[in-house]
Amino acid sequence: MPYTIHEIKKIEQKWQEYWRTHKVFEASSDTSREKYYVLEMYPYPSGKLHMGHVRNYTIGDVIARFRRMQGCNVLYPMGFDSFGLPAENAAIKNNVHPRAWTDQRMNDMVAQMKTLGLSYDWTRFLYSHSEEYYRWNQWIFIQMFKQGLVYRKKALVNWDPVDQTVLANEQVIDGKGWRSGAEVEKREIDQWFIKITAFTEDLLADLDKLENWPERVKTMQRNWIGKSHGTTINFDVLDAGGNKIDELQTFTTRPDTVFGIEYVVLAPEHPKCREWVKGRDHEQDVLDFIASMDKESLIDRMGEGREKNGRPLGVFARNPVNGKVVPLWTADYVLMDYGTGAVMAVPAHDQRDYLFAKKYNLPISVVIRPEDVAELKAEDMTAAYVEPGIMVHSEQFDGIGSTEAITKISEWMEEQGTGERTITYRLKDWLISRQRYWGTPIPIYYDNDGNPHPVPESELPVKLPDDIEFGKGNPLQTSESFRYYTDPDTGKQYRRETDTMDTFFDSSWYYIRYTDAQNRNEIFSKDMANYWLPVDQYIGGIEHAILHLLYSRFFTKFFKSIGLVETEEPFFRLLTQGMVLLHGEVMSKSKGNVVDPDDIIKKYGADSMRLFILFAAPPEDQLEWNDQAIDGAWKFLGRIWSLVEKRYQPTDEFVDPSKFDKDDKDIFREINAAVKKVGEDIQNYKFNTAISCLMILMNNLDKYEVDEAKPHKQALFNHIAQTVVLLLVPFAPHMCEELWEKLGHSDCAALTTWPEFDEKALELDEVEVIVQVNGKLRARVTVAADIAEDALKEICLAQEHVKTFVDGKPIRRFIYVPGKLANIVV
RNA sequence: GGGCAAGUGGUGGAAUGGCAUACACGUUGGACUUAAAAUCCAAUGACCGUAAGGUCGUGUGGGUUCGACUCCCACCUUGCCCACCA
Repeated sequence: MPYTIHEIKKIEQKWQEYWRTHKVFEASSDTSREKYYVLEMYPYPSGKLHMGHVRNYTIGDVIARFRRMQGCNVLYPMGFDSFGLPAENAAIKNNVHPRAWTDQRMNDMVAQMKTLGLSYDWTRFLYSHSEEYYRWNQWIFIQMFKQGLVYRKKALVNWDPVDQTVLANEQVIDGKGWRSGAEVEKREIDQWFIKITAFTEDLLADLDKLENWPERVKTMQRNWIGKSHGTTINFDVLDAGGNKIDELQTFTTRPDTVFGIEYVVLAPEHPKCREWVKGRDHEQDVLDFIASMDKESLIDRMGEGREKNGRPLGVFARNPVNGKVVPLWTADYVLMDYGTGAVMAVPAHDQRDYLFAKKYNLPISVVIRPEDVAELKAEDMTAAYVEPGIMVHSEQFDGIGSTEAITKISEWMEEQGTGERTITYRLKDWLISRQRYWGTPIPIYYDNDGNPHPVPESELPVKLPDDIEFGKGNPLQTSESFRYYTDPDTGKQYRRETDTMDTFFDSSWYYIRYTDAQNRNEIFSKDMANYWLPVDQYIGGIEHAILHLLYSRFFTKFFKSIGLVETEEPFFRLLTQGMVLLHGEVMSKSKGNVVDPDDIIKKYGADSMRLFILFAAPPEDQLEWNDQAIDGAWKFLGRIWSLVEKRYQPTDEFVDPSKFDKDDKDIFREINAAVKKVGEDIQNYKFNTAISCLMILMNNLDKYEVDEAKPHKQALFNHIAQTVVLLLVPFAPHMCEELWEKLGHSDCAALTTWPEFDEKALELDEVEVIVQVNGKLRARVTVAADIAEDALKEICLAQEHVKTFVDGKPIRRFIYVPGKLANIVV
């Protein structure tokens, strides 16, 4: 049978069918076995698999197949993150139901996945929009509600005044609604928040325990949490006549600069702005300024280097450390949701304050000088001096270092009662309300006083209704059947919450549902969750490094806190795979540079595509797609195919090392070394070198000659061919099943035990030693592996070529790295 | 601005203190063929040399070391993430 694409297609279908009917990849619930849980981030049903998916899943499949052959009980499931905006947009555009649109795409993608030969346990298939899944979203929400971890708060949304609907950020294009083209407005509405900040310290501290996560992902999470140590300072607020009217707190990480405060500035959204200007001269001016801020999106307003704008409030603050009275301002560069929403401004030592002071002609006073400058003058400065230095004009703190002053001043302020050391985080609570249809309905109803109550758990799921209209405000509000909740006991009707949940909620716990995906009575059984968790190997794109992984970690910690799971962290080991590029650019539909996996499978089959993807680059690196290079993978598989077809002969002989000649020994050592290396490389994600090792072995096996007079050689050949086939199973599973069968086996290669290697067979009698003179290669000698250093030295010095370079000069040193290298220093 | 990652032949990459460029793609030459494809064999960093062989060579400059792609310092370039976070 020749190695043609026609044959390959038949073989791939044959074994996919075999695996399915023999339930080869179904995970066992036998908790006494050693488990291994491999998971890829479940995809959004976008319609078609792209090469990034193929790469992601191929990597996972190699790991799953490897662990299975090592004897582990492997859980390797797949599902879909199937709620979300695109389905709803498509519904509006094409007048189809989001469910129909989504189901169609899911089915198409599952069919594609099956052609890749991925070893998923399809009995655990799940998707977010099934009632059996999202009912547990609602259940979790209610548990959080009971624990006081959800609350309502006003928050700004993008409002399209023509379509009468809330827009997601990505639906706002140049400040206009994506469909109506109308100018988008900001509106404040009540929305649901989850108190992820209740777990901030755990989320931060436990990053240190994640030894098998990439450092950069942990760094990104740390930065996102953004812990900073500083001081909260209390100011009295005075009117123009010097009468105290209120108090204000600011947060700073630079208490060493407090003697340089020249003004205090509030975020425009700060409620005190409106309060304090009421009835004063500047009132209208300030209110207009605040209103202009609302129009601008936060993204437009923020950004380093942007010109800063502000207005004086006409009231003043008294600096508690020196009694100095400074003006209060509001400015666009201050953020309401960080610190206290108010900042003490020190133009001399903060670049933002410096630029602002220059623009509005505010004074600048220096309180820290560089160590090598006797006096730093404000008028000489062209930028703020932000480095550490020596304290000046700071009363009793003059002369000490500014770093030391941070501690000294904050201690002193605490004693005086004028300030307090505080810790501030960048991490904010998670806004989960979406004024959307295609998501999990928030299981809440409101009593006549407007107080929220959770829907009783027995009433779950709160199902998505079908009698909805799109493009007329929040879709769930258009549903007659949904809008009102009827109390099952009293028959009274109440208004339902019509917002749905952020889809990040769905993806924050799906990996636990897989452990017991068909459970209809509870979210999952604790036994199953505790057996399978944590996920041993999680694989996905770096784009999820922050939000998805942080939310998942939060859910796991929440589940632990209510006794549902024992693990503190969901993902033991994380691999972030690199992107697939074509001509140095990310493949995308808009650029028209997409390589369709279906086309590659048609031409080469799944095995060649998988092998190329794994061989072309290490998994974490970017991968440059190359239509030509895939020929190499095809050729390699073809050579193994014909090697087995042409040269495998059943024999009654055994592999007998006592009969080995040098060729036998060499190839036997090589196969043992390959078993060792391929196993190690797979565990270290070095699939490319694992494959190259198999290619080298294959090249040598091709040259290895059997001899009818020495029948043990055929036995050795058979042994090596079998081992190569097994080592290749994770990479090219279909062809290996076929070859395994050709090699006379009736069992399934995918469930065969991974080969073991013989440590003794790796030992060498003779080694080649590199001989250097002054670090430069001059000769190589073959010597006994256990040669003594003195004996080796003599051999080295006797080499003609070495003699020329030593040239009678005295030998200063002789360095011998056993079995590898000798260096003669003259 | 901050953080992280990377920089090696014509190309993807290998080597993480010890033979730089494994393996593969491509290219060139050869075998097979009426021919082509497929397949197989050989060559393939640059320069000098008929050859043996030599010199140079892993972004740039310095350092440590018997020995540096690898470690240290400074810089350049590219990519990614965060970014007016007080």
